[in-house]
Amino acid sequence: MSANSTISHEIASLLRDEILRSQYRRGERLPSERDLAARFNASRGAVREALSQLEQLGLIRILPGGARVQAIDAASIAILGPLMAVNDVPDPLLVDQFLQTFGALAALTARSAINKASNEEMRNLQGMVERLGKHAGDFGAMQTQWREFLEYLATIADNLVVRLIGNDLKAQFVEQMMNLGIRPVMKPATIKQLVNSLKLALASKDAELAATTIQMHFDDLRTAVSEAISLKQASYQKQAVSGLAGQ
Amino acid sequence: MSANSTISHEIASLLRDEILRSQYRRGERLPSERDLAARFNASRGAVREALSQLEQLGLIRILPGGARVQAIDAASIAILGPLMAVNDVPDPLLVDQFLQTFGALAALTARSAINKASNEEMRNLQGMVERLGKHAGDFGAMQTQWREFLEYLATIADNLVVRLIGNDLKAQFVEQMMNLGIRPVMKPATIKQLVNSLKLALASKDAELAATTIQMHFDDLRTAVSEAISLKQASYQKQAVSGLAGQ
DNA sequence: CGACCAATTTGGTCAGACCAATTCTAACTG
DNA sequence: CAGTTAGAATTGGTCTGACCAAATTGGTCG
Repeated sequence: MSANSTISHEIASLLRDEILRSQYRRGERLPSERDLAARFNASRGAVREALSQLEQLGLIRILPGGARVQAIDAASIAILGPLMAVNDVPDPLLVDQFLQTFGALAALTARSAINKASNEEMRNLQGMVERLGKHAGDFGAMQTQWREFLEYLATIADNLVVRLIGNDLKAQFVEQMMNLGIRPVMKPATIKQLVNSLKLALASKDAELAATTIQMHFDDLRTAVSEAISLKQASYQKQAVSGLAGQ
Repeated sequence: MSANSTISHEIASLLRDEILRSQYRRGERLPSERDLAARFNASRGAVREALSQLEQLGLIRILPGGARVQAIDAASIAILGPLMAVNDVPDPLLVDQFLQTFGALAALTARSAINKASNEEMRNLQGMVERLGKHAGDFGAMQTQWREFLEYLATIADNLVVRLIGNDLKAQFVEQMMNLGIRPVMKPATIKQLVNSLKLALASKDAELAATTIQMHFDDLRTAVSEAISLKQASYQKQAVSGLAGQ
């Protein structure tokens, strides 16, 4: 992911993970730049660049006397991705909070979008929902369509704040889930219901209904993802056990 | 704001503002590290650290051949604060989007919090709302109490994702508003209503009502802040005019 | 006009040095 | 023995100058 091939990025990545794995207590002093340079077999400059990045992430505070580790919950959202990836299976609670938050923002976006949408944009939206319904069976296609739909809503709503948050969250989350091979399974009936509800909301230009619908869809998604993670967890444990047995 | 006294931070800050002021077109190449070093009368190392930070903010992409400016809406939320501060008066639209988003997240927080709260926590919440009602007249005290209330809700809800976003948003926004001396004025009647609604929601443990109430309060706040900014805008223009006349 | 090659520029990295401020240590004092 | 304090060692901040590989650029040639 953050393998920008640069040494400084690699150092930053390693230190970041160590901090996220709580290998340093909060407030504790990080090893000195010189020590880190020695450890990573790099120059002090490279280490300083890495620390500079970690500071921007809010993970550490650099001040004369030493760099100190900050509390994780005082950092920037940009650490969420790495935080989910430190373990082999993402923390289900974290993922759940993620989807909950994403859902709330998506709902907000839908509300604004429908309130602001021009007639043409409304027609486009209806077309997209229509297509969404046709791909209800195929998960991959559905996923793509759905994302495009949300994306278009975001374009219409044109809320920079939400968009920036969305950038970070999407970059942190979706990619991570994909990498880990977690695929939520949703019942066709649920999807049908979603599509119908959206159609209705668009037809009557009911922003509130659209918001609630999307909110609900994300709630469904939460349980689906939760189950998918449990599965993954189980398979991973089995794998770990057989791995041990094999030795 | 980000005056960490370090040269590299200052350079980063200056370049950041220049980029936010769109002095570079998207995709355009930034001056080379050596040129920047010459311009800022600094060493290349300092410049590299600065660029490293800007890259973390998502404002630029550094790659062999040159550092290129990215689209603002592809950056991290951490740029919102600076983005509001580049002009003498913050962009009203941006502020509005900010509050809208913040409101949605606060509502989400309230919903979760009330659903999860223990009896003791509920009692504490009720006490806080009670006190909130008593300070309805004094803006400063009210503001503090209100913030504590939201903070406590966040503690109960215990959603790391929202908390991280909140960190960034608060750091970016509240401080900025304060610095610029923008004070929204809310009618006592509105506040009374807010408090009563909250009391009711807490008494009946109605998460949905609490969420809607907070959402509404933020909507009120939006109009109030909007007016406050208009005022500021007017006074600033007058000041600018008299400043010109004085020369 | 387009393809191709060489000179230049650019980022990535390193080594070694100096300063000011902090932190640590140990001697000193009441 | 506790508390203070002066000095030594450490730490971050910055600079200079150097080298490499990849990318950009500019000119040349077909």
